[in-house]
Amino acid sequence: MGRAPCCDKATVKKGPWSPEEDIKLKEYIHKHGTGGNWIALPHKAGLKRCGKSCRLRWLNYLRPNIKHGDFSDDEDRIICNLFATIGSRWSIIAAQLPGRTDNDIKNYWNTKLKKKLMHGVQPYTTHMHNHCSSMKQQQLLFLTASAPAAPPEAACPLSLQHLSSPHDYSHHYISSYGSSNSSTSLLSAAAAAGSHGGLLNGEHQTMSTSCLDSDGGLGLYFDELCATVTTSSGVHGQGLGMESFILGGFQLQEDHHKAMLVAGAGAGAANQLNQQYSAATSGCYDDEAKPLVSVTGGGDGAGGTSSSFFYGSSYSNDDES
DNA sequence: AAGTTACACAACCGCGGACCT
DNA sequence: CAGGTCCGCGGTTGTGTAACT
Repeated sequence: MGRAPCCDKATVKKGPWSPEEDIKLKEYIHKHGTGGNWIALPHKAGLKRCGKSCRLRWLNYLRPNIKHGDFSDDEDRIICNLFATIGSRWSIIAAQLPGRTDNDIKNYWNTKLKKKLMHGVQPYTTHMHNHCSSMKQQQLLFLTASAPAAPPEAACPLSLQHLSSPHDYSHHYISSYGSSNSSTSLLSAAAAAGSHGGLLNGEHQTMSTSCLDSDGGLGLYFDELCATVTTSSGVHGQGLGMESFILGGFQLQEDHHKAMLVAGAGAGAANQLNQQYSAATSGCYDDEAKPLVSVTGGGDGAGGTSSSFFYGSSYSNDDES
């Protein structure tokens, strides 16, 4: 049994909107509103358009207070952070950027931002493939958390190397990468996440193996698709001898679209990071409006003078036999 | 100047979920 | 509870234009 078409495609006009059509639609909505029924609207407004097309035109172009044009650095940053946090949930990201539409942001991401961020992270791809060669790389996010005194070029919080649909993860991999001395605090943080079961109180506490590769990268593997972790905890880093904290929780939702990264912050930068990133993740809530993530970020544990990296990446091993 | 390519943006399509009957 | 309808979302395609050869 097929789905009934939303409109008669034979009589409906497609393609770019003319100024006359825009005026008709605008005037109708100003006078009558949408009436809660987009399907009936074009007929009432005298438009030979599909209701969905009208809705799209209104929401993305004609609606008041729509912002067009270049995105600011702040907007870039928010998009980067939210993409790292929730993936391609454009409507949620758009909700954090007044005047921007999901379509706008999606286009901006696909055409500009992604390319922009892809530059400069090539080495890490190699790094990842070296010790995870058997896994199919599904999504690789590079997140750069800038410490307060970090130089401007470190301020962009996210670089992205390889993105594809975040579906069908069967492994989630969280690793940390540090520049200069910050790496140790992040490694410690990640180690703490792996070694403290108390951090996770979800249905499945499935953090399994933590591993160190040859050049000191550390990864934590999640062998379960549906880990649900909603708490935020402070965990004192152990095992690597650093004063580090895990701030925030993460969630791998049932639909496993999300792999949230738990960030480690050096003791000296924890508060700043909390402030910096809480805004970036504020749009991420579960069905009961509980925050899914409170903090992501990484900082320089030794004084906040250098930038540091961490990245969360998700892999699928569905090509493994 | 004409043809080709690359890019940016607008619009379309199909699916999932909410809601209604 | 099942089926139908509509809305909203995200992925994809189409179109116009600038840049390049």
